[in-house]
Amino acid sequence: MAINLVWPKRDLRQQDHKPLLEASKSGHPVLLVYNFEPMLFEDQHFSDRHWRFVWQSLIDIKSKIPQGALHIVSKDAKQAFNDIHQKWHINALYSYQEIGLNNTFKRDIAIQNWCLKRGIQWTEYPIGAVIRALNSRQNWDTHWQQVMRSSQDNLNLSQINWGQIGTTELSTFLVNKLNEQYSTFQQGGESMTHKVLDSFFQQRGKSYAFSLSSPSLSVEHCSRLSAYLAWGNISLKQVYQKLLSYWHKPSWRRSLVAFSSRLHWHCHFIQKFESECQMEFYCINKGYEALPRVTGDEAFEKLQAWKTGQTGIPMVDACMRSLINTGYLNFRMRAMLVSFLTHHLALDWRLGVKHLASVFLDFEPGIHYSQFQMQASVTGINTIRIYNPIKQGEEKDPDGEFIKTWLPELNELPAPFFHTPWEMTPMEQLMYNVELGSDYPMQIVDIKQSYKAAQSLLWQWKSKPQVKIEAQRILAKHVRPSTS
DNA sequence: TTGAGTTTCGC
DNA sequence: CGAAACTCA
Repeated sequence: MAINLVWPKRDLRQQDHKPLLEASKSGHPVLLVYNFEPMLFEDQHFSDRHWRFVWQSLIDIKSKIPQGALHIVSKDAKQAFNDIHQKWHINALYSYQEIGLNNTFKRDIAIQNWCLKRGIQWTEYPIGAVIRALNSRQNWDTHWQQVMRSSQDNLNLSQINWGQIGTTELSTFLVNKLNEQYSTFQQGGESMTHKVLDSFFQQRGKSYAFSLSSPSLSVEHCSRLSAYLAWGNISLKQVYQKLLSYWHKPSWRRSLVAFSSRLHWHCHFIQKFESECQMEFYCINKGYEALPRVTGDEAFEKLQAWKTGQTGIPMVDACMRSLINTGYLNFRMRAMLVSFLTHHLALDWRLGVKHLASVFLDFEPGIHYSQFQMQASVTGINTIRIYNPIKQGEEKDPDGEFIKTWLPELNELPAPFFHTPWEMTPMEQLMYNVELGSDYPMQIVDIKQSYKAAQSLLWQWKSKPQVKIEAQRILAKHVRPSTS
């Protein structure tokens, strides 16, 4: 008996799932197949933190469907499909259109050819409001509203005619080990997703607008849905419709409006990447390929300091170390980390882009590359934003609570030294028992100088003819014709 | 979603 | 006179 294969890629939820719904309609038994590789980058293994999150999602699904309805493979999809096809014969394949990196794109082309040769129909459904091969944003907003307000693909997992032939070997030992090692990370899976979602709209989100730019407040008062969205534990439509159901909650107005605009951005940036996927490798504005950058040993050393949270600028280091330890950082501080890398350290954005991708638990290719390039100011269409990490620290962490949480070596320092330890005299270093260069690094750049240098270079570069011509092209393709 | 400098507002 | 708004890079 031929089976219908549902290959959800990164979309692991149990509701509002078009491929599952359609696959279950035709009468053939349905088999859910999940393969791990490739997920991140070709030169980087699927990281443990992401693996753990996905694993938890799979356990969640597994508990809701019959034994053998989920088939987990660790080798590449084509080989896995070959095996399945030989054993059970695949009637049709159902997926979402993944907006992913070049490696998953190449994988999908191989799968497409594989299907063609065997006469297997592969249907891929759009994710959210993202449109494949889109060249203009005319009417895109209307489309977004239509998609987000349309009814959800509700399905009842227990009513599906499941094929019961798959193999899932869930190693409890490994799961426990991973849980232990990453206890500070968010838990994956659909049950967790809905707990997090409900707590946001019932309580945590009330001060969203006020808290979102603070590295400490955001941990609780931001939605924390990004990882669940990235790994498909929930669809954007589900989140948006939940938001609408709370829309008139008294005294939540500001926060709900702010949250709503961020949900719009989500698809917008993924759409940008879909329409311009070379962004993974090149500046969207080619005029910036020749931008002078620090290279060689100096670049390597500065990059290492940035990656490990050892730059000697407390706010930068605290953000990086917090991110490495929890997989999460609020949007504003992420922007500051990128700004520091590309503006203050004057390093090529490509040197840091994979590092953040692999530590963000919520890594979403389209958002990541669009945001990284925008913050690196290599688009030519956005205003140049050079963050001052000292100022950000003074504003967002006036008491040094966040800094001291992640940089315990600065615990004894009073204001203003936990923001600017390099200003301590040798005597002060002695009295506070913090020796710069051994207990905590000396700052690797002078923020005032690097700010000035970046400022003059970037504004000058932005006015170059080649940058301007490219900017026109980008605006025409990615921005709504009616505005700007 | 920037920062620094300048101007205007409002008490 | 300080805070908010505005402007330019």
